[in-house]
Amino acid sequence: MSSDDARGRILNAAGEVFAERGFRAATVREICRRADVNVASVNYYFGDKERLYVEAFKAAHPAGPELNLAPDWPNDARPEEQLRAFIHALLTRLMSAENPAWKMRLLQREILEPTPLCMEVMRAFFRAKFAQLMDILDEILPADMPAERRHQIGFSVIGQCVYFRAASPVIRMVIGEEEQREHHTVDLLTDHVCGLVLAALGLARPLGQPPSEGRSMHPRIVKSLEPEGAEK
Amino acid sequence: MSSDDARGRILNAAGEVFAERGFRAATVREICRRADVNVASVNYYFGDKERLYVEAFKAAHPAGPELNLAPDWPNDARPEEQLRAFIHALLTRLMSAENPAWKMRLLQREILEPTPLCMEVMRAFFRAKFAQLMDILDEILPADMPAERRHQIGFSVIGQCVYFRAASPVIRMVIGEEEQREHHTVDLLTDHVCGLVLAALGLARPLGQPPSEGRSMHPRIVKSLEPEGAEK
DNA sequence: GTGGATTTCAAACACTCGTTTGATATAATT
DNA sequence: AATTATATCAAACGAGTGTTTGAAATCCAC
Repeated sequence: MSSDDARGRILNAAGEVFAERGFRAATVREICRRADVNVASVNYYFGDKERLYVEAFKAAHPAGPELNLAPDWPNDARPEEQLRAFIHALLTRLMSAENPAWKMRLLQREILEPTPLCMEVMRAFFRAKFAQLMDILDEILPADMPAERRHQIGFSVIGQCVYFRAASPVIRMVIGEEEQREHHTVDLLTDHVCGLVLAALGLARPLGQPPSEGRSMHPRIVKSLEPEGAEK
Repeated sequence: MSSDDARGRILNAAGEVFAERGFRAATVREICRRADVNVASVNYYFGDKERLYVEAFKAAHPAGPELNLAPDWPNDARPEEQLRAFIHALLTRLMSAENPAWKMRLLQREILEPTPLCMEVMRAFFRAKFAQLMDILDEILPADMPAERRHQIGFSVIGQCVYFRAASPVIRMVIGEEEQREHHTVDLLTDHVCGLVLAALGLARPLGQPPSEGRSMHPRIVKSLEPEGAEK
């Protein structure tokens, strides 16, 4: 059918415009202009603007099998390497690589103010992603750690990655364009987030300690690890 | 002047509506309805919608002296406690305490898609906040750590806090309302973020290790700390 | 009170929005 | 080829937008 072509073009243009401007500020007319179709086509194919939004979102973020972040590393890899691969894959997707940038922006908008219509899609999408991360963390964290603590650690991993992307303009304002361009690449941020988390879990050397030092813990910790109550 | 009353009411209502709906989706009419003034008042006091937005933003987030996050703890406190106080204050503000919730939401919108008009205000606001955090971290981190690494750690602290707030709806979808209400309070999240960061810096015990254990580092670290190359 | 500046208001303006319409073009089926 | 279903189009509709207007209402010094 030749219609599928127009329908697909609308879906794609809608994703772009919705991501750029948000649902309300996006106009059907601009979407149709970018898709190179008549204004009435949106209502012909999707009924109204709302249903177009839902379809565009579902098309951009299918909750199906293709959401695997990084299924290409072997399952028998060490958990630390799996975690690193997960973070790297997440940052890669966030920083807009092969996937068009607008898909992540669309997701960001739904995170900030969820549309009731997309809640099921979002839930499926995130639960799957989060479960992937928790599978990795479960192999690292002690078995007796309560679930809510584990979840918090998982969100801390995701939160750092998302922030470096979502708050990118603000970060640039603080540290300058040059430092951001030079030191906030996917690879360097992977090193940073992964190193911080693994160090927090005791699986890597604490941050800021050169490998040459014999001791692997901060000197001050001997004080803070005293039985208790020894303030000074 | 009796006008200051109306002007102030408009400024306040504008902040609320802009935060809820975003600049474009917010309507002057709704702002005036909430402020209980005539529609023309916006143009009378501020000229147009754009200038109203800038003024409302500046009024909500003054870059002046009052942005101190937590100036109430003594400067001679241990850096770890200062860091904890900073995180606690940030989370408190984020989670909408005394400050109306819409102020943080307005800030979130500017983070996600900065308005050119507010860039100077934003820059001043965030640079001051970030400098505060860096002052604390500088006392903890080794002096020879390069600036960009220090900045990354700072953003990791802020990023986690912001994510727990900004992604709150999504987090709720993943772990359920009950766990979020119970375990994502300001105090518990402060414990978590602070504990994770301090552990990563070697200033606290690694996560998931009960204080009863004699050793303070994960057993596996003895392997990963071997000179090098010993994969297995 | 009187006059002049300031503030409020209902009404209207020009414009854009999402959506509808009815005619026309294209494709598929018989 | 004739007929039916499908797809496209320009034009218009009504509702909602930001903004303007000009006349009332209110204030305040004199």
